[in-house]
Amino acid sequence: MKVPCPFTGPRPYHHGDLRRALLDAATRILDRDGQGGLSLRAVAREAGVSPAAPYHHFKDKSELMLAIAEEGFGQLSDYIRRTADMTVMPMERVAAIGLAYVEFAKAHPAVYRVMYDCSRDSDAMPDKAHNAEEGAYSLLKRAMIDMGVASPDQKTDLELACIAAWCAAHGLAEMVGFKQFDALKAEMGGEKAFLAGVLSHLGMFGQARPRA
Amino acid sequence: MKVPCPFTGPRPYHHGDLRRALLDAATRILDRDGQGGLSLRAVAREAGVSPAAPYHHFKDKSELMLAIAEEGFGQLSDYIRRTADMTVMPMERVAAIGLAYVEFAKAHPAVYRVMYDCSRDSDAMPDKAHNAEEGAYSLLKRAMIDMGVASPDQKTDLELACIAAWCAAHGLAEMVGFKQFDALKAEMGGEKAFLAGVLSHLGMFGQARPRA
DNA sequence: TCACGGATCTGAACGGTGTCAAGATGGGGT
DNA sequence: ACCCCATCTTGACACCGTTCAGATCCGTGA
Repeated sequence: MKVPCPFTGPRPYHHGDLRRALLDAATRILDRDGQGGLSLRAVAREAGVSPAAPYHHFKDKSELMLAIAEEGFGQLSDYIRRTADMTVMPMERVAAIGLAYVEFAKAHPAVYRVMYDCSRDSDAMPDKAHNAEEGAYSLLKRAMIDMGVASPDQKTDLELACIAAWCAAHGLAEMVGFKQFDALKAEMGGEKAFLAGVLSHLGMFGQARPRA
Repeated sequence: MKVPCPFTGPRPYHHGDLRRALLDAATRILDRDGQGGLSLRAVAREAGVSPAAPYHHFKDKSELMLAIAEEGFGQLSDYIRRTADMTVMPMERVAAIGLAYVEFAKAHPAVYRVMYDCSRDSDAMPDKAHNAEEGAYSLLKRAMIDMGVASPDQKTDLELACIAAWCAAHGLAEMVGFKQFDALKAEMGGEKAFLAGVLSHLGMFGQARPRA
């Protein structure tokens, strides 16, 4: 399969890696126009291809979204892993993981929305995405154990604590962009301070401090 | 305007109170088919009226959804108010408010989703819905003050604590239905215990106890 | 080297959706 | 009694997801 050259006139009949191009186009559209602008036809248009072309790479529109979610969970997981690796103290590590989660959602709100929609009916989630999600979750769990929220042999309570952290992070991730908070953010001198302040009231995230 | 009688043959040309009927039809569809089934045409169909009829009562589809959100915030606000009135102890009251919030979202997930979508770009939110939202929020704030999380003169910190509670409740409300948690719920002997357990890890909701 | 099979892409079509303009209908104020 | 205008219908347009028959081209085997 030859690599298509953008200089030799029009795009060749066979694209080369349309699946990749479609995913890129989709995330571009999500970041630019939000979830409302994401239509299969728009993705095809953005990739410069006919409306039916995506069906040779994705069974459905929902399968495209699943693939987007998969990539999103991968990136989120990587970001959380890098963040966790950089932070030694357990308390700060939990807080840093929470902050990283929120930062990702703030940077790509529409992609995060797609990810959430997909993980809601987890039956359809592809294994790779599910594994990425699990990977991030296990990082959180490890940090929580190190922090001493619950001992590993109190399995139920530990699980509850992690779920609580996950829910709180999700809620904050979805609401951090609310315009209702703009005044308070300004008064506090920036979103970082605002985030740290909110997290400081959320149990396990108590050690959150704004970064330099 | 005569009250239409369902026995005198077909529906009269003029409906009587189509706006009301459309809102009822919409919430019925949301509870039955979820957010994906909510189309203007489906709402009109459910109300037994032509596809263009709704445009005489709502400028847009988005305005229909705003009206649904308005009603939803009203109901949620009422429910929280009744719950708060029934609970005297400040700590239990905060926990009860959180539980009520989550219960509402669990009972009408699709409606809650529409409410959230609307309050995200708050510019478009009609005053009535905004007031209902503010009403519920002020009940929370009052309970938090009574609880002693922050004194009323530390305005910023109080606000942060309330926002933290709101975010946590929102996150839990959206995730409580996740299938990923089914095993843990079963192990704990029901969703109530699960909810109480999660809330007990969330700072200000620490006093949450399952109800009788 | 060359023909062929199968993967990939196109074009046209179907039903569904939001939205609008023009016309039909009938209740309430003059 | 009449007419006005809010209400509802019909029909149309563009866009959407999806399917299918046909065009195109790549790798493979003879």
